[in-house]
Amino acid sequence: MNVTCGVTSSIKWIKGWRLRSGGFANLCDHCGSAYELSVFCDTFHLKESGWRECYTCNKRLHCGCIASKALLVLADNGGVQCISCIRSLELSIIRTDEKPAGISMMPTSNVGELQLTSLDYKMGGDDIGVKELMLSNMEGKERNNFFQSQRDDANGSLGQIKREQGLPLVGEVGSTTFSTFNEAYFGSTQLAKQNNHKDHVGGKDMYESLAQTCLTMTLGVSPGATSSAQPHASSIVEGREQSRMSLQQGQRPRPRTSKMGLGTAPEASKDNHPQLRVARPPIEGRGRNQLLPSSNSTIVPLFEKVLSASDAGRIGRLVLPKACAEAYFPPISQPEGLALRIQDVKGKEWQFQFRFWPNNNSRMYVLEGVTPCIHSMQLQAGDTVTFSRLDPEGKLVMGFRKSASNSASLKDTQPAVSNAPNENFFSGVIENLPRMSGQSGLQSFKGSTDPHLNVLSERLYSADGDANLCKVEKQEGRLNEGLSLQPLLTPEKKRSRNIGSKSKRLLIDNEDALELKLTWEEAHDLLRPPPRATPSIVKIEDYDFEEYEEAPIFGKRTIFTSGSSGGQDQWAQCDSCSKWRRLPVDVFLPVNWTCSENAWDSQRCSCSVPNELSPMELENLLRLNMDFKRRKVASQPVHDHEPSGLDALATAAVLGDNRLDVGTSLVATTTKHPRHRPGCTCIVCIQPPSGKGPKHKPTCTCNVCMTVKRRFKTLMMRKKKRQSEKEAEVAQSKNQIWCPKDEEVESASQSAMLVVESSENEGRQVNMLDSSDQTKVLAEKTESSKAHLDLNFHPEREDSQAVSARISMMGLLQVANRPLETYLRQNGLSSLATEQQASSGSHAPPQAIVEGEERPTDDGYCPTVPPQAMEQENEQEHESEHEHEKESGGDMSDDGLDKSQSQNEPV
DNA sequence: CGGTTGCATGCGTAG
DNA sequence: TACGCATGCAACCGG
Repeated sequence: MNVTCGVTSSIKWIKGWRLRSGGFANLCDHCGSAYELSVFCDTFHLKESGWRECYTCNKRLHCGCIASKALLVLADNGGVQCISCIRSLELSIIRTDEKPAGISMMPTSNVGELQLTSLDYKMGGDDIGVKELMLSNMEGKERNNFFQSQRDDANGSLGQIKREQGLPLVGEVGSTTFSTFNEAYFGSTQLAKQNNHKDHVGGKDMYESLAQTCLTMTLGVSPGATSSAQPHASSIVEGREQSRMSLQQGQRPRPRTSKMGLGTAPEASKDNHPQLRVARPPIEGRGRNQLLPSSNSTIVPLFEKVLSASDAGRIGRLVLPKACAEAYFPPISQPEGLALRIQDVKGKEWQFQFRFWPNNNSRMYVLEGVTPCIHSMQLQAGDTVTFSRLDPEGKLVMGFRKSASNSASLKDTQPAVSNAPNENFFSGVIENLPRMSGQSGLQSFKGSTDPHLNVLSERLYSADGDANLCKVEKQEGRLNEGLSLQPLLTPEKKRSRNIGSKSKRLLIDNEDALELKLTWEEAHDLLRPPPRATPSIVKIEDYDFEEYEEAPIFGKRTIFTSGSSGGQDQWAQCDSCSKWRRLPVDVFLPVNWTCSENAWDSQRCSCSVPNELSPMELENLLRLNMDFKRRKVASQPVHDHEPSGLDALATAAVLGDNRLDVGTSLVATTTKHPRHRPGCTCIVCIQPPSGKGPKHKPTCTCNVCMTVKRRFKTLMMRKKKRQSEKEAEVAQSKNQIWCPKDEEVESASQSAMLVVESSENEGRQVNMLDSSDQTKVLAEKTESSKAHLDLNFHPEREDSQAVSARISMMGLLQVANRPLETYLRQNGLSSLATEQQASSGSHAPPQAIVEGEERPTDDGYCPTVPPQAMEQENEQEHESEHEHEKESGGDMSDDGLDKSQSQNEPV
């Protein structure tokens, strides 16, 4: 019994959902980042198995400059430019604006669009510099408008849709958020419609309170300005004053509010000086919006708190960072506070009392009644609880993260495969988002004050901690392209001082990151097409693609297996009795599922019925599944630079929902429209926005479809040509001693085998190639890249892009076929090869092919990029290419899932 | 008497 | 020096 990817449909199941409501919901198969393609990006990147191409990690796109992937920005014209190019362009635009107006007011949305989208979703930490520059040109209301715009933008396609429609910007988000807030409900917005009012009194209060707060605090902003927007906005302003800090709680933003006089009632202060008690979004709390895969919602990481002994104690009081409490929780004027409903990662809603104690002249905010929740999560002192908000619902979500030690012990005690993968999902998602958004990470270990993490950190960095600074400085050198990063760097240095301090803030080290990555993978596995959603089948050439109009939803994680007979099964674990039940492969299960709902096996529709599998078989199943996933994950490079969750969050927060990076990357971004301008004729722009244009039918002859078809046709022709060449070669080789003449096939084979082997030998595969091999591989990949189907390419850069070797459907198909193909060829020639080997030691390619059959091929395409490699600064372009190629391996790694699909299914 | 609640104290950090 | 936060501790409450 082999564990499979579960894709059995003859129609490729596309893990991409086209949202009529606006854009796409998707997870990047490359890096796992959740990303959203706004309505403007109503295009799809056809790859072997569907449309997906993460703008975040698509390293292949580059403008020719020496730029790491983190510095790439989708350009207006549909191509990609490096950040320096974009920046210079933006700055010139900004500076030529003699009379700056709020961005939202700008007559041409281009500018705003340019600034917002690029800055918000593509740039790294250095864009804070750009932002500041922009801010410096704006005053008061304009800034607010800017922030409003920004927030609007951050809200995803919604804002963009409205902007595009020419509706007033200011207040839109507020009204939108307001209207949806009360309908808050965890999960899909559909579900949000249920019990909304009665179940979310707290949320309602919160929102209203927030709204009030914002009304009083915002300067010149329309009353409709959303509460959620304002804190962020203000935080950005303050972010200028407050150097960027770690996003951990405790890295206090030092609001420096006006000191409240003794005897001054907080309420009075608030009333008289709203800003005194106004939500001050701690810069650390604001993470970029993240798309919640289950719906069109986005997860907005707010803040997190490392549990102190007191917090985790029996008292049941969780001390909240003041700034966070004031920023993200409803303002409270009475010490009694109010009840807050917060949903945990399991979906259970908890009600806490959010209140404060007068403390000196300040307040001390606490959440009371957290003991049950803490216990439910099995949290201890040192663990971290995270608070996030689901937008647009506005629902508060509480996640958690175990400390390294706790998680380690947890791992030891938990089954390899949990039947409740969603248990950690949100925590995983929330924590992963920032991490994944960052590829390089000068923050990975820096600032970690967690004893456990520091140990590792100290191992990896010089004992004196200079490594951090050096790294930062290096970053500075690379990024300081006309913009001072000092504001960013200083905090880094400061943060390093936190190490060893009393702070218990945690950062995620690589180990955690890997673990979280697994969690993310699990999360990915949970995605299912909406049960009642009928996909429209888009047939392009001979390939069928499912197009969904609704966001994916969470389904119960199941395990797919393929028996020796070829039949496939799906196994699901009962949430009640934990028994595993066999189900048809095409069955979709809700997150919570029990035996009683097993309508497919009348004999096992009760928890009382024993497991169908013997303990041994079950163990084997779980083990295989775990192995399967591990291999899949392992095949993805884990960049040691990836900012740890907290740091990344911090960065994201500091940079205003948008940037993370510091030149580093960043991360998990909710990709926005790549700033195409009116008149742009790129494939992105010519396609009507989601939900607005006619649906593409197989017979559709619109430009987009025609372009797609044309390109696809070209690809298919190339594929056929190659196939015929291969066939010819195989035929020839059967008649002759194998001595490949076709360099391409040769290299392809090597490449495939290399990849396969690399997955088997994680971490050392790259080194296994000698330079010539690498050259071949590169050449091969480049070759296949020429056939890629890229719907977002820059027409003028087609050539360069082709060279940039983007993964193509063709390439994927080819590569996917290679292991088996090579295997067969090898087998067919084994005797010959043996003979030849005996005499000349020949080409017999290294083993490993067999592995290709059993293991998901995706493993094979992800040569792990050594951390060192990722740290290369000032890499030359050709080096970049190498990186890109390596990345391409990574890119393909996930597609391996699809490749395995293609091996399992007739497509 | 044990648990809860509210406040006070002291330490660490940032300005 | 101001501030935030962890925690101590006394007052209060209820069984």
